[in-house]
Amino acid sequence: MGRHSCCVKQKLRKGLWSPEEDEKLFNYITRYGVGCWSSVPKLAGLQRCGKSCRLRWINYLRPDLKRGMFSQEEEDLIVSLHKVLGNRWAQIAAQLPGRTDNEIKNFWNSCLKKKLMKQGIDPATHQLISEVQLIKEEKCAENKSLEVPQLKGLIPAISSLRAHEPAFLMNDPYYEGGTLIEASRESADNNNYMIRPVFDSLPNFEFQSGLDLVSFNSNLLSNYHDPPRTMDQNHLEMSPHFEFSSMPSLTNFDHPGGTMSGSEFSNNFASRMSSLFFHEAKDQCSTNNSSSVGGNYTGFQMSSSVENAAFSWCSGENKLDCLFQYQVNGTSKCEELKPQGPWQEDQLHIGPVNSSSVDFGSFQLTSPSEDLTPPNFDIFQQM
DNA sequence: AAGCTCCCCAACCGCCATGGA
DNA sequence: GTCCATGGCGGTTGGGGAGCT
Repeated sequence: MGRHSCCVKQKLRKGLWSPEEDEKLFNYITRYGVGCWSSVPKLAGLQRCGKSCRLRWINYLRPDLKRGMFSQEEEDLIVSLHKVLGNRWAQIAAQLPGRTDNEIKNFWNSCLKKKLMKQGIDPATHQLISEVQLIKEEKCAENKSLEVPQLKGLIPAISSLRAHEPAFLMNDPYYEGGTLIEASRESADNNNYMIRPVFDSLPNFEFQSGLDLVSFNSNLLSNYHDPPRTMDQNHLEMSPHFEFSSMPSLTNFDHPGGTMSGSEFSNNFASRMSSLFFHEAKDQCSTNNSSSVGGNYTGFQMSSSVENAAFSWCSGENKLDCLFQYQVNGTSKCEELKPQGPWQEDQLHIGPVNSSSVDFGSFQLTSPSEDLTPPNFDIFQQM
């Protein structure tokens, strides 16, 4: 028992964070970026342990946090993910951009659990409580008869529980091995539930046309709603605009306690970008499944010297492609955007944010045209 | 108004994994 | 291989606001 080793050495503050502390931490991270958390309190002038600073940043100060109530889609997604992942909040949170594991955990414990209970669903097993009761009684009877405990009664229940397991979970080592897992894999395949995460898979994100997590989820969840709800793919409560707070983005990689690695930053960047793509992609998918380039302009402009430049995406062949359209000397051109191998610090930077744009970073073209020296294009969303 | 209870949620705690010395 | 620092995660706690008596 006791405080963390990082807290033992010094008399450190605990409890709620004051606005002054928040300001100090925010200013520090904004200026120097996320590096070595253990050195942050000292360098930021805080009487807190590094862990506490990290938590405060992740759960509260981070600029890309979504605030406010959970939407119905988010709620449904949490329930469906919990069904297959259990209390693995971090993994659930990874599928909900802008939400933290802590937030989801609290939401689950305070609201969703009760909601499910009201509907007669056991929140632990996601089965009807009467069925759970039955299984318990079955177990009791087996124990009473002093036989070696059998799981026969449980296996069909668990199999049905996992029948709708999203395919992307198949890559999870947690799900490897065992006949039960294989059964669920087959079941998932047979039910055409193949889907891949599109949230954090940039730059190699892929998805199956016509399917998204929300619509998939609505199928999965139909048994939770009485009467069963229908989900119209064209009706999405999630905002198509990826929102940031007014807080500035990180601008500097120089860090007194160490520098931020490209991968650290690109992870964050990828999450933000792919989240943006996802929301835009859903809208595009619902109206246009063609793979043509022309009609898929999303409204993202490129700040560069190139004329009439536009950043767009198109779907086709189970892939989501990032395209950069521009004009040089009056001739329209189109390039596929890809990072050149792993993100490098000199490839990726977050630029200053002004009142009219949110900056998402920069790309380089992989196959530059002969008549165009590829600049570093800054991508931003018009506000 | 005061006291009490409930419960939400921010923050803490302990454990574990990982990487470097 | 061992030790240590650090980060990440899930479970838990308790401060404080809301609602009730």
